[in-house]
Amino acid sequence: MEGGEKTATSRYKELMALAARRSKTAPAPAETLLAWYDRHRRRLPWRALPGESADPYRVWLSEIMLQQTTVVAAGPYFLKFLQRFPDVVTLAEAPLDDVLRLWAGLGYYARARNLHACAKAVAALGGVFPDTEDGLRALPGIGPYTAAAIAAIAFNRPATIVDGNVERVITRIHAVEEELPRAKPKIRALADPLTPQDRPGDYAQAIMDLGATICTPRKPACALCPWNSDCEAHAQRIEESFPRKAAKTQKPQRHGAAFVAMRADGAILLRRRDEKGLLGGMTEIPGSPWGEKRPKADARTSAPLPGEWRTLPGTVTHVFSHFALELEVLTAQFPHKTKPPKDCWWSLEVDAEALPSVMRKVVEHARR
DNA sequence: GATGCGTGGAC
DNA sequence: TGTCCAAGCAT
Repeated sequence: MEGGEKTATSRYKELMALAARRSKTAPAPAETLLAWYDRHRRRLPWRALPGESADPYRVWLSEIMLQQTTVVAAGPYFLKFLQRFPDVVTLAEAPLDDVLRLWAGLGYYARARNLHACAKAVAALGGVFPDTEDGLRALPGIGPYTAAAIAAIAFNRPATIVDGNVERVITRIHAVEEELPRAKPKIRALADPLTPQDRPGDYAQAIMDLGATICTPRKPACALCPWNSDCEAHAQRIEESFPRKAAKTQKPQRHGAAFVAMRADGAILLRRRDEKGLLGGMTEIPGSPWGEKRPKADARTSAPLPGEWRTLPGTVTHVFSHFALELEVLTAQFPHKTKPPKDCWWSLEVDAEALPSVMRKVVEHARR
């Protein structure tokens, strides 16, 4: 049919024009980014050197630690874990408490519990990580992003990662007006076709490096960006306004009291928190429940031991992901023979315990 | 889809 | 000083 021929001809012309543009003026986007990556890639402890193959265990360990966490914060923890648990089977065979002690201070402690559960699952598979997104996705603590990252980086599979960096890069390039998280399907659709069949692992790391070092949340270095000529937000000089996000609501304030019981030999009374919820499975200084009002003068009725409790001047403040906390700190001295209450123990090496940051602040406050 | 879940650094 | 944020996941 005539109409069909016309359509085919115009399609052919479009394809030829596209090919001409690509070959004569601009390489495919992934090639441009990979060429930049080959010159500017970051050297990170968990990364293989150019030409070397990545160790799936190190890739997995680093990806879990890097969830919602900066490279600077995760770095020392990664090295500590690698030294103590050189492979996934060693990690699987360690007690959970050892893992939590080493993770203490890094935050989001469900990651540590899931890390241990995941290590056990992989150990049950012979110590070999699945090499597909679906296989990885089925493991504890591994979601869509992490599954794609491990598949791409450790196994060089053409999986498309979409993390905060990619969301920022993509929404800027296309000036995506839709707010997060509603924009996620659109971002995914825009990111998918960019993933190359050649060097997908390097491409995944390249686009994250681009987001982390060039396409930063504030003051992006657009002059140095390999994609600047394709970026709609840059063309309009409105880079920093992407990605669009709804304003955040204010964090509620909570209050409580913490009881630092000090034994004559310097030991401090500790207990273990419930496995679930905030700081799940971590160690804490015994305290009152946390509520909306300041503890009353008789807060000491909830002390773990009867004693001469005195309230210290000042308070400990700490900001969690979804509320702010102010703690009164009370201390009391106890004889060396004092027995710990149920579910508590005396500790002489507080530094080695699985104490989250907020509890380390409490100990520090009591010692001064 | 909205909510719960840490921490420390940058501005 | 307060705000935002940094390679998300589980429910």
